[in-house]
Amino acid sequence: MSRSIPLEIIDDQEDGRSQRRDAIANRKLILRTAEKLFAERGVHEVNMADIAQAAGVGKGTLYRRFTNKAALCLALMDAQMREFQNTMLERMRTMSANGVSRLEQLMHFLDALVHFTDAHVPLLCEIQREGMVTQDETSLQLPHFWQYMTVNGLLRAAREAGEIAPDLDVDYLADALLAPLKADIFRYQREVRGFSLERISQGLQTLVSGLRVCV
Amino acid sequence: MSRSIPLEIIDDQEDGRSQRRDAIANRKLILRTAEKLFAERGVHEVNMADIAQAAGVGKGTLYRRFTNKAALCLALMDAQMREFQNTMLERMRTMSANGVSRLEQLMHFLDALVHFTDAHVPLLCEIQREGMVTQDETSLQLPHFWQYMTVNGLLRAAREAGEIAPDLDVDYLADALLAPLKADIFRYQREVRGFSLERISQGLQTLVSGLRVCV
DNA sequence: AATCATAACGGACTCAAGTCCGCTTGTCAA
DNA sequence: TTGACAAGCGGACTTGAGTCCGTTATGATT
Repeated sequence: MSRSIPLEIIDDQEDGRSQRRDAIANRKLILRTAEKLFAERGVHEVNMADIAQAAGVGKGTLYRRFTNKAALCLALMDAQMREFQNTMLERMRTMSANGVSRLEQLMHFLDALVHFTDAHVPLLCEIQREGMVTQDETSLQLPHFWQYMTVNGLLRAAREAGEIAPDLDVDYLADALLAPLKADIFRYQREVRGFSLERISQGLQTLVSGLRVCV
Repeated sequence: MSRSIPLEIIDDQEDGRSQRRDAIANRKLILRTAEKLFAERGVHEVNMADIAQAAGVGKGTLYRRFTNKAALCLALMDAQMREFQNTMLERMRTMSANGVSRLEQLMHFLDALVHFTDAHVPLLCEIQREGMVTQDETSLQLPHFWQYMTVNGLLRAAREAGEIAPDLDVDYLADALLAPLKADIFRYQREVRGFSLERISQGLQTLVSGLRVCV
């Protein structure tokens, strides 16, 4: 697999060193506190003032550590996010080695992403709240960017391998396939429409299958 | 065309009669004022207080006429929305009469929707701001609901006509095909990715084509 | 025309996100 | 050890959405 995905999620300021001890301590304290409150009352029901107070810290401090609620939520998912990425990269490497087609890899990726999204809807909703265009905070885009690059890369590879027609608009299709996985749409499908994970995954597979060259 | 789409967008309180003169007058006044301010400064840059003040009306009045900014924006699009719906229904009737396939009708509908969406992105962003689940205000869902029913209906008809495989999950696919047309995603594709309307439309056609039964 | 129930009005108020800025403290170099 | 200063801290403040409620206007009834 020649395609390289050089993206790492860069957390707020994670130089490691050059951070003052109290800053690092507060960061962890805030994360732990937020995690606890979110678990108790739900992400949406907890506001920033609550978190600051529960952590015994000023609002200014809270906002110095995390630009906004979205950034805080992203930081809370960081570990699992990295793990997901690494697992996926690993699996795709294995699949490639075993001659699994690119489209099948894509389907596998989307299926995994469906489960990952489901497991983190509340946080993801908060992270994506402000929409994609307004969001200046570049790091908030990174998760989506990584997903996009992955799907895009797999489609490109599929195209080169002749699995899909050579004139397909890979750049657009990657976006379109990921659109139903945006947190609020996904949540709507789950909660209002009552779709199961399998059903959603299956539906996405259908769309991917449709790209396959008709033999 | 046997499928019926009984939905009409019900505006805030549009019984017509049984509305006090001052209420009606204020409603129009507010709409005109908002339209003007939005045109001058952009939807996002104008806040509710601005509108109330410019209209020479209290905030309470503003909120009595329109539940929130989203409802106000929806009301501003109402006429064009209805026109779009009617035009579409009309065209689809014509196409059906001329033996145009359901999938082709669907493609036509999506193409038109792409242009419609593009023409109204700022208002649509505001309308869809709160996400789909939180949104209690049922009427705000109506536009999306109508679009969903249309796509869903066309897919069903296509399935019955044997244009697509009989086991496809029409309910899910309708949602998935509309997902990239949600205002914020659409706006991202247009403004950040720089996709042209033709390109987006083309991409959606590709996805629809993929559903077609391989002969 | 006067009465009155009811809807409409206005603006002060609440609530949450995010900013500002004067004070404090950890770090590093002398 | 000390002292300067960048970084961190806290909480008052700003901003905008949306609510509440006492006052006022409308129009149906008599």
